[in-house]
Amino acid sequence: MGFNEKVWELAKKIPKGKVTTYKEIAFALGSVNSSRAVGNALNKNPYWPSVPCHRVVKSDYSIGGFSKGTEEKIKLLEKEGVKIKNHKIEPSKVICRDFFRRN
DNA sequence: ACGGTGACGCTCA
DNA sequence: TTGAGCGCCACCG
Repeated sequence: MGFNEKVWELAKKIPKGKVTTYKEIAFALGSVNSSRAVGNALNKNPYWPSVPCHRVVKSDYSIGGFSKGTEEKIKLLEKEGVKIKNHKIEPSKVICRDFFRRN
């Protein structure tokens, strides 16, 4: 199982209404500085929508990218109950690396 | 093997 | 506080 597949596995575990960051996923995989590679993996995610990659945002709480466009990503998140103001998500909705360790 | 690419993150001005 | 600059890392030709 390669790095990309591990990323997709973790992303699958993010509950509806919650989000995480590229950085937290990198931490959970034990490769602290690979947040950029995590973004790459999600960009190429072939399992949409089974892998909810729209629930992954940047560590500064801004939206980050999305293959179908940032606006679409925002729509999906708000539809799931994550409020966004000034293109920033609510920090309280972010689950951290420990969540993945225990799951 | 090697260099280019990108849905990132941190630092410093 | 905001943005440019630079480092990072897996993947692919």
